[in-house]
Amino acid sequence: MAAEVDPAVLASDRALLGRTSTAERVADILRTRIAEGHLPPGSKLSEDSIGSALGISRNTLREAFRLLTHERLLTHELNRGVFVRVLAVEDVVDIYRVRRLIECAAVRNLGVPPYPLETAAAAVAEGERAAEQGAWLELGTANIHFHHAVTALANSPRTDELMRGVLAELRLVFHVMDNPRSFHEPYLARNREILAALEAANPVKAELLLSAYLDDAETQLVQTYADRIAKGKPLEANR
Amino acid sequence: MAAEVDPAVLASDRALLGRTSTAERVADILRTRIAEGHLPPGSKLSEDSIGSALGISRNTLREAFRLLTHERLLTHELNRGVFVRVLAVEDVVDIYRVRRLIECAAVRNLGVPPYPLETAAAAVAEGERAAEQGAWLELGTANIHFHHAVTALANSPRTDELMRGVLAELRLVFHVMDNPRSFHEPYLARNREILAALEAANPVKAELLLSAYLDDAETQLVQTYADRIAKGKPLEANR
DNA sequence: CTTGTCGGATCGTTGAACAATCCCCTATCT
DNA sequence: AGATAGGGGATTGTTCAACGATCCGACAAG
Repeated sequence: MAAEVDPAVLASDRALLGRTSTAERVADILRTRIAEGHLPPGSKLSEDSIGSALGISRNTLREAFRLLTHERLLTHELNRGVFVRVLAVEDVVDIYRVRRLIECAAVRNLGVPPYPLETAAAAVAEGERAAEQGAWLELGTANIHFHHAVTALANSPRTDELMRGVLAELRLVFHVMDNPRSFHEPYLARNREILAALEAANPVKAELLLSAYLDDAETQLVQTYADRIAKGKPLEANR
Repeated sequence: MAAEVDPAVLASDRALLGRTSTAERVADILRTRIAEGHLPPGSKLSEDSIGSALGISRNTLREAFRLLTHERLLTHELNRGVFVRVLAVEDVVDIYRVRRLIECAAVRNLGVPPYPLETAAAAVAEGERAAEQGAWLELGTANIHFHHAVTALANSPRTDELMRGVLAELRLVFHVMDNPRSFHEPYLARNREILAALEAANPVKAELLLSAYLDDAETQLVQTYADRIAKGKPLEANR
């Protein structure tokens, strides 16, 4: 009679799986703060002040900064320090080019239905709840979740990661903008339509809707962002 | 009469443009060594030995390692050190999934001809020269250059960078394989056909050729790599 | 064979130190 | 007024030493 393994032992092992270094945890913290807008684009992250605030040594902090540089959230300028990225208008254009290429290909390449749409549906519902409460930033987050879920239909860790980065960059753009309502509210209904087309197993229609969405969102954002950058707003903070 | 600028002054400015930190230069060196196969998959990069060999301090080296981790060339294992990545078979599958998605979308989305094909053509020519000399590794490099050029037709820095990473990972896979000739030679003619279709402004045909190429290359590589991993070959080195 | 212990190697982090670079402020010149 | 030069302080980039934590290999015992 073989002895049964106590599940409590495995739960303890689970905790070990999540061990991370201090540098990685600090990178997580900074990533979250940037995403939430607490560290606006253009902010300088001084080793001394961030290191003191977090109670870590400068070397550890530098490792964390190196981890974040690749994610395009920070720019590392030799001898000048590390800054939260300020995206150029050309960055916004490229973000939408990539989204169009990848999100549309993910939809086009869908095979035999039914498609796994639970995550996408949850994101639309999340957006509708946020809109009811007038929480426009949360609506923006939900929109981003929806589009990440669409990309995830491609079932590829590498494109998921690219899109995670691209959408994180897009959040930096939104943090610069006033009036989040106008950038997020109109797109909620369109996400609902895209989802409905996918649920109806009509990827051709979904792709058309998605492509039009991305075109319109890009046009709106690029126009407003270009105005915003011309006014020099994001360059004011900490620099 | 305006005074002419001394070109020697600009040459001096050029040197300033290339200023990089030691950590970044070390990351470059390691990236190149890995790509060239000098540090095979599974190799452990010990801080002590690499740091001594390159004459840099451990902290600087750790920063360089952090820069490379995101590129999927290294894996960083807490308290155990840093290793050159050993790809799993599922990685190879995902690499081809991404290539299919992005390379095919880049070709499909080509607009009005003529397309800028100089780089792609140069890569095919490079491959043909290498094949004439029986330089099969160089042929593999040229094939990679061709496919990167195809992706570059999408004109997006972000997809270029993704593909750069994906193709660098693929090189790790090829370093594990014996008989490079069989993995690169058959595909040279196919690159030539894809190029010809593009030159003939027939992206539909090019996409079909490309898709078939990727399917065949994947099937061959996955089959052989799975055998190879089962034999435990990449795990022998330095570990 | 499995398990336990120990010692050495290595990694992760800290802090101090120093040189190099940058930036800001002030003074001077045109 | 605007441009330039110089100086001082702040900050960054790198090195080094130290220490604690963790891992791994060797060896012993059952």
